[in-house]
Amino acid sequence: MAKYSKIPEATIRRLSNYLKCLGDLETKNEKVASSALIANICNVNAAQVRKDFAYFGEFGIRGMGYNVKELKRHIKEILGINREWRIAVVGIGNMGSALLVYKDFLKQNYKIVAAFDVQPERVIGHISERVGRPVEILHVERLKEVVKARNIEIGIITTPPQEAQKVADWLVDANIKGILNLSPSPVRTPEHVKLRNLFFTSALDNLVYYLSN
Amino acid sequence: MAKYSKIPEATIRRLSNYLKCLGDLETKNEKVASSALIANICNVNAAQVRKDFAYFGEFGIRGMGYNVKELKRHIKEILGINREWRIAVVGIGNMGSALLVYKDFLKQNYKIVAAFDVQPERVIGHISERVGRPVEILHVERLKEVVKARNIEIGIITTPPQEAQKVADWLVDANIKGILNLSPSPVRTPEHVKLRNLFFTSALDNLVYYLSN
DNA sequence: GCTATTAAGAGAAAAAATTAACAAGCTATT
DNA sequence: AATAGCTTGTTAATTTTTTCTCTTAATAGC
Repeated sequence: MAKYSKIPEATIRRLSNYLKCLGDLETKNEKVASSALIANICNVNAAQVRKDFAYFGEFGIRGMGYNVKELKRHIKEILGINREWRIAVVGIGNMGSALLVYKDFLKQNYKIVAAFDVQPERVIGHISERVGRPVEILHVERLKEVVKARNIEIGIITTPPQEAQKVADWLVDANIKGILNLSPSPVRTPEHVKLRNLFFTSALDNLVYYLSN
Repeated sequence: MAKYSKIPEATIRRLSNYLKCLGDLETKNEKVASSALIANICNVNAAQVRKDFAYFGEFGIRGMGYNVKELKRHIKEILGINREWRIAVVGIGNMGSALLVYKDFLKQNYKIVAAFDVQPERVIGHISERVGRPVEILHVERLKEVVKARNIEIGIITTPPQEAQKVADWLVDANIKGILNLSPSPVRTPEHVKLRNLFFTSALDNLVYYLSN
């Protein structure tokens, strides 16, 4: 690992993608996969795949390929998702509710251990209607207290846009380590709190650009 | 525009981001913005901002900066969102419901004109409870017919993962032009149907990597 | 056990993207 | 009308990322 000083951001994005594809391969009971196969599934170059892995170690067997299960484990370790990450969701509208019952999180060791809203009582019927309430909805004024008590490291913002920055500030104040903002309004955090904004419209913008050009 | 033969994919991603930030500036009633200001807000280099725009034309005034409104218009035109894009959402669970009432789409000229589910009757109460039903939920067997009748160009998949590929195939069969897959399972489409997979866990994976390293 | 085949890993080369530097152009002021 | 002060657009330099080529290692068949 001392061999490489800096790992491309794009490599990290691809690792996450490889992981998903390997999950699919595992489902299909494939034991080994060559870089060429992975490349094909993920729409990248085979040399790219090998190089991406090479940043972190030697995970393959020459002449054979990569052991799917083992490679998954390695990637999870690289990404840091080989342990549980405790998450709070703030803003339990439709989007927040969707996350609370989102099974895929668990596969990746993400666990939603708290949910907040300005009107907890409003929410209850809404969620439980279809899936049962997976976690109690708390009033957002308890945010700081509960983040600490439950060792929460990541906050997901699913409020309306006009509340997003305020909630981000609260999360920062609660000593959260990272924030994923799913509201359509970009938020800012101080240097020490990692942030990802994920906008649906951006994904559509991108799609539409390539549809138009 | 003949000056540049190929535009970086990253530039397109950033354009979408600039657009969001410009929207914010507009809200704050800022009339002009320098590349340095935009760069600061979007966490990129000022030269990058200017270069990104330069691929497509000269939108600024030397000594002054960029007119916010005008620049927004230009970017929208570049991305192809200066006209209405008609969208179908397939799978009206929590996530699908969230999209149906997602106000931000309209700002970007995205209009959801159809919604499909395997059990339309199951859905009705679920959505209308909080926002009123914005669009009738149809049985998914009517997909092809309705996509054609309503001139739908984009499909968004919000089904459970095990249905995602099947729905993608249906959308392709219905002559859809582009697909945004929000289900956690990657899908594939033929060359001529543009595809974007958007995974929540990938955003978290990325966040967690930088939290861990 | 040897050989042919396959596929990873390493390093070099090529391509692409970002950043820096600067000339050109606009505005305001005197 | 000339000049000073900014900020863009552009070219050049640098850095980063991707791709190619070649070497090495493992496996399977004979």
